[in-house]
Amino acid sequence: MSLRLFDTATRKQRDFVPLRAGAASIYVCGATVQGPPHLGHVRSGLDYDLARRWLAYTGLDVTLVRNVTDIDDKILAKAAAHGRPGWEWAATHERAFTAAYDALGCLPPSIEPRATGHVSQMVELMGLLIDGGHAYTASGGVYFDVRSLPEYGSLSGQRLDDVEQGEDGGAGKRDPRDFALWKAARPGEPSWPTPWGPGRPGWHLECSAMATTYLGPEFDIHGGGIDLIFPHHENEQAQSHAAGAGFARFWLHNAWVTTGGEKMSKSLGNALSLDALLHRFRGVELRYYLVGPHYRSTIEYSDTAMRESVAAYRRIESFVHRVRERVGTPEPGVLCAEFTAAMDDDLGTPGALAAVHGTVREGNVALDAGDRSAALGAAASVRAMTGVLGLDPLDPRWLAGHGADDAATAALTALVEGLLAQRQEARARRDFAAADEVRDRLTAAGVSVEDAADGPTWSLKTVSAKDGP
RNA sequence: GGCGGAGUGGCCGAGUGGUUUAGGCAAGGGCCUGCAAAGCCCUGUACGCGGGUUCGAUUCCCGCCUCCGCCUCCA
Repeated sequence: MSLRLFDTATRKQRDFVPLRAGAASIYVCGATVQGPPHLGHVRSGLDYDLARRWLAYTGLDVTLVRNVTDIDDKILAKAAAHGRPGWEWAATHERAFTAAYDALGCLPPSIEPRATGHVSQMVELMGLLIDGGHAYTASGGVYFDVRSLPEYGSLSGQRLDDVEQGEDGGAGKRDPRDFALWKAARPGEPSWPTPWGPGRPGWHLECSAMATTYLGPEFDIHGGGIDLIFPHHENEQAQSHAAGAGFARFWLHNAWVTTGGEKMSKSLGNALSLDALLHRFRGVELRYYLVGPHYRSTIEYSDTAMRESVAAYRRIESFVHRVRERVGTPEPGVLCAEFTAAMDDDLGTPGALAAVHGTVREGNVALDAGDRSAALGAAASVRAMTGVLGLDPLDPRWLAGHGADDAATAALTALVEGLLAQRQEARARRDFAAADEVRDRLTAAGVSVEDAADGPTWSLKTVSAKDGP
């Protein structure tokens, strides 16, 4: 039993065998930092974070490269429209993306190379392509000659003759579908010198140069959103293969988050700003929502579904917290076989989550039966499984509101527990009206109380619980 | 025009040629509780339409309808 991944290039699942024993290398197309991140952007980061975590769990030393495209027509245009320098615009939004990935619990990549920092490698790659007869200069730019590479189109399944048209610009292109490796310098825009004239990099060239710089000419996995298959990934592969690099052995593509049946995009004005969502839901709840469906399934965002995810996650979370309070803190234990099998099947997070819920149920049964060791074992397993998914309720990053230890929190905790003690006294003398009044007030204040056999426990209803549509 | 994805029970969302259920949420009934909450148990007889193959198809084949994505920047 081992990991199988769906490879876009071959359109089927294949056994994942790493290029180098004991290690795995992943390159993911990160964002063009032209604006603030939305839920769809973060889904992409999250899906490869999941792949990375699972590969690491199976014992591989994973190198994850996620680039930042910080030089691009749109960045320059938007910066200019706001009267700001392009580099400042890019840096500002790069920070926003970093914060967004972090808020959803994505581990930092091994490295986040910026396009502007890798121009020398791009120039070197262009030199190879020109020398090899795969690229040529025209109108101050450098273009890739798609006709020079018979395999062009193989990744996306396109036949060159059926491709509608290529990108604009570049008088003197040999074929309209030839794409720019390098764009001629324009007044007022940043440029770098090259043997073929000053200018700036084309989008596709950047990724080829950065991927091979950090992962070598051949590496295990290249990922990105499905929209990147053509032309971006097709072009990346073409450049790299033409330059003699083996490049990616697996191509993974994540599906969209849509709203109103349409892909999110700024031009449609339907993008779900991550910042706004984080005011309504905890990061871990958003993460659960995104982990629920398979990474190759489109997610049609709805508040209803989002709230269902919140409820589902709380079921897991409350089980783990109950065990911690009544039995003791569980340390991450073993994964159940169903979970492992699901993850090995092309990162089948829906099945993995089903395994988690099954274990939660078993643990709840054990807890009800007073079987402390079975409950602890189930919680340990749940921690291990949710840990792989980045959803461990006891991970310090998700623990806020569940026993943080600063002085203010300690004082509030003492306050709540004092009120609960009063309520217990009232219950002891069977003054249920007084007891219920205390509970009602706590409930109104956002504190939910549960009576267990060995005494009451309480927890905070955090922001999303009280948030309406 | 070319390439690709999708239509599953009230909702989200997996999956498979057939005795038996994905999982969650919501709903109804029950247990537990002083009452709740949480938890546990039970219930609901779903697979876009029309053909075909088959002993048997939601699951394979053909056709059709609808929706979506890519072919220009895009996670």
